[in-house]
Amino acid sequence: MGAMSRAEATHGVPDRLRGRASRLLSQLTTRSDRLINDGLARADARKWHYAVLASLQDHGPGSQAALSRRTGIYRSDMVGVIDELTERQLVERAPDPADRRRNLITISARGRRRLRRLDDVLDELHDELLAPLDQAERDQFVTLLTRLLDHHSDAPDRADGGS
Amino acid sequence: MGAMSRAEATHGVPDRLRGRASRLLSQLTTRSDRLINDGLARADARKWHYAVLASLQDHGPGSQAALSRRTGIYRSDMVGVIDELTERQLVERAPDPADRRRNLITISARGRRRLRRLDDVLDELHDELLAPLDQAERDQFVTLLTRLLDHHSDAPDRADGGS
DNA sequence: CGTTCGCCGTTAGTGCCACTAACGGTGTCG
DNA sequence: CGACACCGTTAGTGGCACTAACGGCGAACG
Repeated sequence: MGAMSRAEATHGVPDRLRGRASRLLSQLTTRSDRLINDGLARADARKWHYAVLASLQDHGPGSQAALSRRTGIYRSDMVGVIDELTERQLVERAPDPADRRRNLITISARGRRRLRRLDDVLDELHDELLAPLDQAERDQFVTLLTRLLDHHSDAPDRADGGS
Repeated sequence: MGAMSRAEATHGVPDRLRGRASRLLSQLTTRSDRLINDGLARADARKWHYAVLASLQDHGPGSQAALSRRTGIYRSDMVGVIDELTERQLVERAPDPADRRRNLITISARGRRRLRRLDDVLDELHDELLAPLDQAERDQFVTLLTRLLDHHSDAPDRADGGS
């Protein structure tokens, strides 16, 4: 009981569905992605641009494969992202003299300015995303997400499930 | 404080990225979706099957458009879902005598059995998904997700931002 | 020294999903 | 009757995660 909450927004979505964390995650992420993508598009950027620029700023230059690992963007997709960033002169792509397999990606001054701008944009967007939560709840939310994500990151181990 | 948690899994992902709720959501949802999809695939089902069956069970028969609204599945995609469910004889699709525009979708006995099975499967999968959280935290998590989703559901109104 | 193995960047393509556009068939309202 | 809205359907778009395969290069080993 008491779980009635506001019975208004309920078009007739069964509780079975409404309470499933996986469904809540999917739907919320769809909306979150749209919010963020639209917001970044208005600034002529995409999520991946931010991820790469942030990684370069915080951890220095790196090969495309390294960036791929740092950001979670797939190797195959990284090519295009670097292309776009290069077009906009936010990064530079140069062959690594020390290892001629690699392209060394470096953030430019312009890229740093852009990153600062995108950080502001994202702050605003997240404020909108998390609007209904107070600060303590936002922290709580991020903590829970982080714990879940850590748990499901790679290494499925052979944790349990003897067999 | 204390938010340090295990500093291990950090390959070198910048804090800027790690702490962004939108990113945590995206990544966690990717993993969650994979978990759920794989699990359901093993039972010859998909998320959409469950959504439709649950909606039919809890709210009775309905037109495809109604199901679309109840489940959040797009009208265009609903066709194929009903096709698949019909193939498996989990639902029946019949023209609505009262309104010849409509197809009335009804769940079959077999569909009800299937739904019960899928509920079990999903229970297990969610247990895996939420493994690192205790019951109170799971509830908290679901509550936060629900509040956020409600806030971002449809009707952006003209809340603020005049123009 | 040469062979094997692995990583690197790149291209092409797959599948899922949310979403748009357009169509003909059908009901409703004025 | 005519305008309009809804219904189911088809086709197609774009983003994203992911796979497969390739040639270029480096490192390790015998």
